[in-house]
Amino acid sequence: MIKEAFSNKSISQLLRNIAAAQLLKGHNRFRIIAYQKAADAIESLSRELFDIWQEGKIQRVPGIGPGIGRGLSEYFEHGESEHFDSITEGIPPSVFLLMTVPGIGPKKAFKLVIHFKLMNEKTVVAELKEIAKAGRIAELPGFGEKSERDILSSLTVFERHDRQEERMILPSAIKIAEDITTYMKQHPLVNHVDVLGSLRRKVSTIGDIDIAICIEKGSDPSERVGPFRDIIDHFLAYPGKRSVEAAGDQKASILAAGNVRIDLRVQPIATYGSMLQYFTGSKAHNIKLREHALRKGYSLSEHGMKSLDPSVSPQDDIVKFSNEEDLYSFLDLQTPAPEIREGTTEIELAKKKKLPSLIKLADIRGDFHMHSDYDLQPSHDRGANTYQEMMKKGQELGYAYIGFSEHNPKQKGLSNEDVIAIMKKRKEYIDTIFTPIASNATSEHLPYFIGLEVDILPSGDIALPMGAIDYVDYLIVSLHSSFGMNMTTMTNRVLKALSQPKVKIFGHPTGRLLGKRDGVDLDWDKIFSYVIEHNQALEINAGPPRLDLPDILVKEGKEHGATFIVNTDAHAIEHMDWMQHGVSVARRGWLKKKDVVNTWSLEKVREWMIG
DNA sequence: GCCGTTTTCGGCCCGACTGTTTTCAGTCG
Repeated sequence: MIKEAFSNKSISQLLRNIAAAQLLKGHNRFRIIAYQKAADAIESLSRELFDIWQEGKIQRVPGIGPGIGRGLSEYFEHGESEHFDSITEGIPPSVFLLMTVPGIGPKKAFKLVIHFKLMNEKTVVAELKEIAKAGRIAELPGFGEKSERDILSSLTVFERHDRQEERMILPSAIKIAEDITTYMKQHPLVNHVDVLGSLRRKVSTIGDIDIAICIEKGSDPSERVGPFRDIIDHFLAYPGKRSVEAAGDQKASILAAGNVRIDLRVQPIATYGSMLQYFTGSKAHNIKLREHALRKGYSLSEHGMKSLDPSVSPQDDIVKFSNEEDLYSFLDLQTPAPEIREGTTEIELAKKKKLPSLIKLADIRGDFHMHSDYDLQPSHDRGANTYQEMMKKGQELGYAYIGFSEHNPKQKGLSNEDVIAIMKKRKEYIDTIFTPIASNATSEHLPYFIGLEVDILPSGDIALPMGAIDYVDYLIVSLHSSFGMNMTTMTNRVLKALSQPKVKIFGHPTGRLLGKRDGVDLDWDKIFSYVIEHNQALEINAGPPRLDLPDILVKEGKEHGATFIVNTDAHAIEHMDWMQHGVSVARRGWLKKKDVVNTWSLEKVREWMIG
């Protein structure tokens, strides 16, 4: 595990601080932007910058050139950089802390810190609160009473949250978005409502919710104000609203329960394609797209495209797009799926018309990680439904096959012989209620596989006696305990488990629980190489609290050539509907149908399982 | 300080909202 100060998050924060320092010192504006861009790039890297630096490839990261590259090398080598330090020299650290409070940027932070002599970063927030309460901020030039109140409330929220980024898991965000969507549709002027931003890109955790409203009227700017204002007012009257953050004629933001920020924008039909594109983001994607447009001689905004050549069209004449495809094709680009609009290489590939055709939910033909209520004295929680109920649900989902995988029998109180007997009995039971796959393809149930999810013990052994594997077709091995090991030990532990016979799937590989527990430290290069060599699959666990592997590691694994399997880890038949979330992760990892085992034909899956 | 489908020099994404201002700077997404 690399030092915290060298993590991508810390490095990008360092570069942002340097950018702010330059802003305060009046340096060249584009040099400032360069540092911010480098920070953005590092934040969205799929690997640790430190590792990339160790390989001597730091300047291959887009946004990092000779200057910043040299500073970072110095920093990684010595723990500090004279060059960086000389830029931030004279700026109290409390400025950088205060900047992270919403509504306070570098300039306001600097003014406040200098004027009130708030040099201690540990006490700056508390001290400034007292100053605001005493009414002294309003006396500063450039600040007024309203700013003072806003700063006080921002500081209060900031203190409470203790700088913790509050992000929701996908289904919570979907629920909130559905409520507000239903509400907005009640307004007669609303043509349709779209949920955009990170929700549309299917990011695993969601910060805020972005809603776009399309209305029939308003194509002519003169008829805009009335209807737009009506929609905004309707939005501001949303019953779930806690407070209004901002409200103008075209956009507004509110905070709903749990301090969830909801941003809304309104556009007429004629320019709605631009709106969809812009508001879907990501920010990095939009910047790259606009740079591409500039090179083609157009300035792109959420309202349309302006030619930069005055002879081509009059100044205010903009090309409008009612849908996204027209917009991208106007720029001679393929339309990238929202899930991959992260500003990595998608625009480059869209230019060459070489975007991959991503896996779809409809490609999925089975689920190999499901827990029934069958009592094999399991080590963890049993499921809620019978094998028959799960089979029926699989049929309803249109699957071609299915795999059962309860947790292994508990270790305490059972001898190896007991466990083997339990496993034998389970197989006989399943084979009694269903006809074995080999004998009858036209029976009323799906072909099935008998699997088991087995704990990886701290030693790397698996929690199943060898004699028991005669009664399964495949094993999923998963980490359920001792998450705190160092990378080397943990990697060896996992590799040892993967080397056991019949192990085909590495279940929820990082063990993360979104917002609750970070994933384990593994040497992913080694894991990827191992599973590729041994014809095993990395699970993309579609359970919303997990979504594990994370999309970034899926993409990295795919680049290595790994194979994946998307499973729901259902503990009840309703959970089998989670598959869509796993497919979203797969798409964000740029997977095609062929990369995912449970899109394959029954024959191919069978071959994979035996081979 | 970075970067290249016209460029190794001369550009750099774009607009909305807010508060404190008499025309704009700061902040945000």
